[in-house]
Amino acid sequence: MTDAEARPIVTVDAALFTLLDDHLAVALQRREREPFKGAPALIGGYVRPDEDADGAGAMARILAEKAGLHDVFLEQLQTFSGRTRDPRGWSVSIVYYALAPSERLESAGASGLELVGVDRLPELPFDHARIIAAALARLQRKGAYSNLPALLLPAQFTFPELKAVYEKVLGVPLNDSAFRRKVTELKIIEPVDSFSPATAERKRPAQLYRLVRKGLAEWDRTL
Amino acid sequence: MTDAEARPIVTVDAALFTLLDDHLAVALQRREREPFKGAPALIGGYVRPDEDADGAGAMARILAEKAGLHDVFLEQLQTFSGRTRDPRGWSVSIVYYALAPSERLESAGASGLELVGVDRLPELPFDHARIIAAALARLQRKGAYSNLPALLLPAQFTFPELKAVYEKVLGVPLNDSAFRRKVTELKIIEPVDSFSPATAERKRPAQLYRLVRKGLAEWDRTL
DNA sequence: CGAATAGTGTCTGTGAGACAGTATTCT
DNA sequence: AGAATACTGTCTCACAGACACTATTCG
Repeated sequence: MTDAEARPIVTVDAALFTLLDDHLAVALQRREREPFKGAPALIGGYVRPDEDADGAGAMARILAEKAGLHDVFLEQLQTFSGRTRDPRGWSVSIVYYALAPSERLESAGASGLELVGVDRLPELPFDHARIIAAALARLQRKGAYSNLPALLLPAQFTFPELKAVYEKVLGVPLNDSAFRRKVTELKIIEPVDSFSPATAERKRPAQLYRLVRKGLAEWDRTL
Repeated sequence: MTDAEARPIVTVDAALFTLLDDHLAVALQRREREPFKGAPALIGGYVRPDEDADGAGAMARILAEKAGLHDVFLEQLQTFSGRTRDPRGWSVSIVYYALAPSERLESAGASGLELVGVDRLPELPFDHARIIAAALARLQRKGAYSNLPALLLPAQFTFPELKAVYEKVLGVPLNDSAFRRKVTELKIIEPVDSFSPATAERKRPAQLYRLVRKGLAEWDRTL
């Protein structure tokens, strides 16, 4: 056995979520190389020990290189490893989940990102279906007591939009006044000095808000 | 650069917790080899692609080989990776946390396990201090809505013992009757047909219980 | 003006904390 | 008997859900 065979392959993959016309979607990318060349899969790639400081650094580099994305919210999900998950051999994939408003991904459209609704997923290579399922479960669980769902929205949003994205992520309808009460008491958002215009969807203007904290915020109570 | 240098080192490590006379403790083991030979550290070792099916398999093998432990509760915590955490070079450590009643570890005492109270930890090599902190945080968070703390107890235990271990793990005093109510309603435990004898600690006998589910059980409400 | 959505106020029920009080067993 | 711990019952308060109600804007 050569030394190379004694060490597993190490990659990073991203379960990148966004909101595509009111539905939760994952960003997939057609694979440029074998194995599974041409098949849509999670955005991922090899860790480069000479370039990357750590796993999160590798993930950030790959998101930038392969999808033109910078500064998206990124958190480690879990590591998937084993002999059979990759035909190239024993492999380790450190998986991150990422959240971004769809606006951030449109410019990346040229990079060949395909946004696919989470209940319209195609057959996926490797264990990517399992990975997405695990990421969704995490998002759903942690979304109940954090601002994770709000990270799918643009910088400014209305109260009804916030409620809608929580309902999409958690998969349950929420009580309007209770949601308002809790969000207000927890000081998650703050009003900005403007209103959203009325649209076909929205029959009257609504107050615009922004997150008080840019990144992840967690609390004890559930929303 | 050789091929070996292009691939990170891949190891697994265990944050193995137990209850040592009413205090939460971590199992450490003196390192047999460089780096940090002789220093107490987490139980861990290289993944062996030829032997191990996956990361959890590697962790189970190492716990068996190095500490004589079989069938302890094991769950992946998080992966720590990077250029600087190991002097041997860019490394990946898939970290698991494990829970076992101290009885299970006594026989392993011959294997050179040292059980150290979590607030009496020595200086630790690598990023093992950070790892233990992360594992503790996970245990504390997840312990509030799962039977994790109960997995530190022997197969049979009394209600006051169950309450005590939850208090130790969560770090807060719990209301006695509320705890009883919730545990009963959630059907977490069931009585066995015997009583614990009175001891110096326990002035009168108490009903013995066992977990309804052997492994991890989670629920929505908090205890 | 009517329709539709944004936003507020109030009632009620559930469940958690507090704590008094009972039961049991040992010295 | 008295002390200590195991265990139970009850009161109260906070909070979440339900829902009625008001406000605002557009067509």
